[in-house]
Amino acid sequence: MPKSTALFTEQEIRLARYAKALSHPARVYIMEYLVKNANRCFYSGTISDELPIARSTLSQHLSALKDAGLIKGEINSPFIRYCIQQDNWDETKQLFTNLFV
Amino acid sequence: MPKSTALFTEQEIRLARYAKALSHPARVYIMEYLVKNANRCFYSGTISDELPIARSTLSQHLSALKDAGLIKGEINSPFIRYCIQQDNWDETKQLFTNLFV
DNA sequence: CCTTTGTTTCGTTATCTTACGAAATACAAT
DNA sequence: ATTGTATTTCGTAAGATAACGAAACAAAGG
Repeated sequence: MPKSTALFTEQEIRLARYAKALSHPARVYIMEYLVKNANRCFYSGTISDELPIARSTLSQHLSALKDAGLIKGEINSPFIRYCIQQDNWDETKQLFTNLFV
Repeated sequence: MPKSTALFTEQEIRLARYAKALSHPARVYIMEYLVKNANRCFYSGTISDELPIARSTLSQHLSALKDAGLIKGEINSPFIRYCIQQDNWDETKQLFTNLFV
């Protein structure tokens, strides 16, 4: 009985990628923070003071969100201003909304 | 400069857990399948034939969804009938909806 | 009781994740 | 030129994840 070689759809892959980006409380916290604040941007240090993790660990989580495309970082040395990546965030909402029917 | 020892909220932790459960295309596929089919139940073999992964790997993914509380399995030997766990699925929707504002 | 069937568990391997402190970077101000 | 500040990258370690095939299991049917 041959098993289907069909791969997953692009949408399933993208949804899984966004879900993975949100699969740690710190990253959920960050996206919450961005959504709640009208400007939808923040500096790493601002959030670091509120989280029970090392700064280097926070940096890793920021990279994960950036790699997934949910945020982008604009250098404004010595600060880095992180902002929501609205197009991908909108896509995330859309993909989840579709899943939820 | 003392760092806050505040932990994450229960909601952040729960949302992250549900997101993690959805962080693989196969698991997204399974939940899609459940949502699309009115009865919201299925047998492991049905879905196995459509996925490009080994049965044992599918079993692992089913365990992950079960551990996260998104599905439950009712033994109906030699079949196992997997069904959506509606209360937790509703909570998942609610938590994501809150995040999306 | 033996076999078949659908499914899980086991054993294994490779890779990814999370975490931390230390060191590096990059600019501003002294 | 040196110092200070904000942040990242590096190095490392522990643990989780995803994948497979082989073996185990549990009930039904012969």
